Amino acid sequence: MASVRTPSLDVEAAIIGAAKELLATQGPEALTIRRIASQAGVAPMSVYNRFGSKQGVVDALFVEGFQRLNEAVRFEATEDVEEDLVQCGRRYRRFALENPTLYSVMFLRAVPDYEPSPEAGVIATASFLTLMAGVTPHLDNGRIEQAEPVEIAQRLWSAMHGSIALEISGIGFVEDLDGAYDRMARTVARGLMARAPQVSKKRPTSRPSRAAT
Amino acid sequence: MASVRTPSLDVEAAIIGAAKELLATQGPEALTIRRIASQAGVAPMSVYNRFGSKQGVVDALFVEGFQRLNEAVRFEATEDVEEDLVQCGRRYRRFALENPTLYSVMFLRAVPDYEPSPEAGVIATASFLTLMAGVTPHLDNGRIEQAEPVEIAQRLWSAMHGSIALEISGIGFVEDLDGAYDRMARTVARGLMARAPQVSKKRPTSRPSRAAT
DNA sequence: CATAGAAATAGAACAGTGTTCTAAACCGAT
DNA sequence: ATCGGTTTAGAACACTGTTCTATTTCTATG
Repeated sequence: MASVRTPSLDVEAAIIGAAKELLATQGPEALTIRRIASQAGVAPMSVYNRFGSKQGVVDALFVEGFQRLNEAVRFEATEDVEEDLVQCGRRYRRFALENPTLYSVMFLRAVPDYEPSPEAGVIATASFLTLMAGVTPHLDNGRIEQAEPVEIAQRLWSAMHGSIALEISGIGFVEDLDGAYDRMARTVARGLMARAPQVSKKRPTSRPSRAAT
Repeated sequence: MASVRTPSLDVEAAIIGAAKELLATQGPEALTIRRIASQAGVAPMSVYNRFGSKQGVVDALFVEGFQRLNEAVRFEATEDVEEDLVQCGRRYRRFALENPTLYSVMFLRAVPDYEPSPEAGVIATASFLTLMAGVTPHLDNGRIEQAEPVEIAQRLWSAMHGSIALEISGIGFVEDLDGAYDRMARTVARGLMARAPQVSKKRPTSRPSRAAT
C-alpha cells in the first residue's frame, strides 16, 4: 500500500552512496545486498535492476577508487627524483589510509569472489600508466637507472603498495609509520639513482628521447 | 546406520589435510565446513570438536604457512649485501608462488572475517624477527644505511610483499616477472647501501656493536 | 490530459554459508 | 565389561546472493 518509491534517477546514486558508507564504516563484510538496499532506502531488487549483481556495485566502488588513486599518483617530474617519489608516495599513502576499506577492496580481495570487470581493469590500468608517465622524464634525463619505464613504475608501485598493505594489515613493528614510509620511498629512489648513467645533479644535458622498445 | 568412524587421532590431520588440499586446488572460497569435512571423510561436527570454528582451521593453515615462510627468509649474512637480499627475496617469492592461495590467506585476507589468533600472530612475528636477524650483521658491519633493524626489515618485507601481492593479483604489465623481481630486490639493496657509513667493500673494519636503543 | 511502458516495490523461494543442538552409535581406555 | 568422551547423522537457525512473481508507482509519450 504505502510503497514509497525513490525517484528513478536517484536510485543509482543512493545505492552507491549506501555502499560507500557501509564499506567505510563497517568494512567489506557489511556489503550485502539487503543491507545496501536498506541503507539506501531502496528495495533489494533495485540493486539488481541497476547493477546486475553485487559484483556490479563493488565494481563501481572499485572504479571510483582507482579514479581517485589516478589523481594521487599524478606528478610532474622535477629535477629532484627523490623528492618527486616521496611526494607521490605520500599522496598514494594518504589515499590508502583515508580509505583503508576501499583500498582493501581494490588490492586485497576483501570482497569474496569479486573480480574486476574488464572495464574496471582498464581504469585500474590508467592509474598505472599515470605513474609511469610521471617517472618517464627521469628516465629520459638519465637521472635514474635505465630500464623499461613499465618496470620502473612497477617497482615504485610495489614499494608503495607493499608498505601500505603491511601497515593496513597490522604486520610489522615499526613505530613511526609516517617516517618509515618516507624513508622507504627514499631508499627506492636512491636505489634507482645509484645506477643513473649521468651523475651531474645540476642542469643535466638534455638528452635525445628514450629508445623505443 | 553404518556410521564408519574415523580413528580419533587421525581426525585432526585429515581435516587439516583436506583444508590444505581444498585451498590449494580450489582457492579460499572452497574452504567451507561442509566441504572440508566431506573431503576429510569426516562429519562436519568433528571440525567444531577439533578446531572450535572455521577460524580455528584457517588459523592452523596460517601458522603452518608462516612456519614455512620463516625458513624461507632465514639467511646468514655474507659480505655481499645485494646478493644476500636477492637470494632471500627469491626464496620468499618461491614460497609465495608455490602456495599462492595460502599466501593470500596469510596476507591478502582471502578468508572473510578471518583474523589471526594471538598465538598465530606470534608465529607470524617470528618470521619477521628471522628476517631482522638476517640483516642485522649488515647493519653492524656498516654495509648499509644505519637505521633501526626493525625498520630495515620492514622495508625489505614491504618490497618483497608488494611485488608479490601485485604479481598474484595480476596487476602490472611487466613481462619478465622473474627478472623484474630480482631487479626490484637489487634496487632496494642499492638504496640501503647508498647511505652506508663505510664504503670499503673488502674486509670492513669490524666495528663495535650497534648502539642499543 | 490520458495512457502505455519502464521501473521500483514487497515478498516468497532456493541453494548455500557458519554454527548449534540433539540422539544415537562407537571406541578406548580403566 | 562398562563408563565416558568422541564421532556421527541430521535437523534447525539466521544469514548470504540471486531469481521470480505480482503489484504499485512513476515517467514519458501520444
